[in-house]
Amino acid sequence: MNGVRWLDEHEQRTWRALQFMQLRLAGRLAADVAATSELSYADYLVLVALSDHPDGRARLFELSESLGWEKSRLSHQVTRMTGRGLLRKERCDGDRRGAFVVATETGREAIEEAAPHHVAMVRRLFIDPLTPAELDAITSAAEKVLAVLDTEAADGHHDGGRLRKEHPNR
Amino acid sequence: MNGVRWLDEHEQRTWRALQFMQLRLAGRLAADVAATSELSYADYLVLVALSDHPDGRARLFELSESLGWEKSRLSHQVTRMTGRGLLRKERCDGDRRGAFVVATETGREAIEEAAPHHVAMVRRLFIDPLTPAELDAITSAAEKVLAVLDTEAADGHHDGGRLRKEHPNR
DNA sequence: ACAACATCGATGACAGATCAACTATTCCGC
DNA sequence: GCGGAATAGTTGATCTGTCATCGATGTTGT
Repeated sequence: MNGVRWLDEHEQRTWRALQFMQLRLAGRLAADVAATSELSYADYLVLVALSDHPDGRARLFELSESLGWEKSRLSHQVTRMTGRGLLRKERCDGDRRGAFVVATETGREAIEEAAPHHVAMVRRLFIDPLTPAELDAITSAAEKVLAVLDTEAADGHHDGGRLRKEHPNR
Repeated sequence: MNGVRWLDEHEQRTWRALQFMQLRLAGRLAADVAATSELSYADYLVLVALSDHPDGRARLFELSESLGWEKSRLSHQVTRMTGRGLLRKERCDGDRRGAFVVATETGREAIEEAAPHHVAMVRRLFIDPLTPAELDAITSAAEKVLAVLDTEAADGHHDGGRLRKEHPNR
């Protein structure tokens, strides 16, 4: 037997449409944030994640979880944003390894200025064109996929016992 | 009036779940391709796009369209891949500006080795966990969003006549 | 035929992301 | 409490993506 179940045309169409939507939508939103504020999209996301936290303070590792970013990426990003006066680090009593991140006044102003336009954009490009049923389907689908990814991570991902290269492909 | 229609909880959940799914799914697939082949995910995508073309040859601008990448990105990527022996450029009679890209034997072997595993992964993480209704909803939703993005691009994007900064935020 | 303009692709400079250490601290078992 | 493991965060090297620009060719209008 061949063993590979390729995607049929219908499945391909779904997969590709999703990939393309994501690519173009993120690109558009990023360009838009950059064009209408002094923030990059990454800056924007960090500030939003921060403002979701009560007190507007958060540990770096918390942010990295809520953003889904690697700690190193976040660390570099925060360093840059601190340099540009958008964020401030505060030392963390009770865990001397750690640090809190807080938005500066400048940072808060920037996010408050950028957010309305961005939200309007998300609405116009994503929420409004879709039916409630489509939105619900997306929610449940996305949550299912995330659940699969999580259980895999827990198990230690069995890839079916297939080839495993340690290959440093650089 | 305030004028900003923020996302309600339900809408936020949808939007965030989608963003997170995309982030984690792409991350997982990329890591997987890198781990089981000598290809990066970008390499993989280029080779797939190429093999979708009859003859396995394509102009750079065609590839850049089917991938949704900027021409510059593709150019750099192709240069790197050429350097690693995965691709070859062929000169283009009939338009002396242009060039064709072809996969080398090495490139073809790499993609043929990587594809089955990748497809299995897409199935396991995305297609299989979802119901046909969910998949259909995603297809139609994605295509609607893409349609909006396209008509906007055609019109010249009216952002509602809002502030427009030329701000080079670097 | 020719000027004006558009398209193809490459390039170099730079911003951002990833990866692999590394330091400092905390947690845990005994 | 002590030693080893885990966790928080940083850092520097390297790779990738983006932006502006350029040279070369093609296309169009007159």
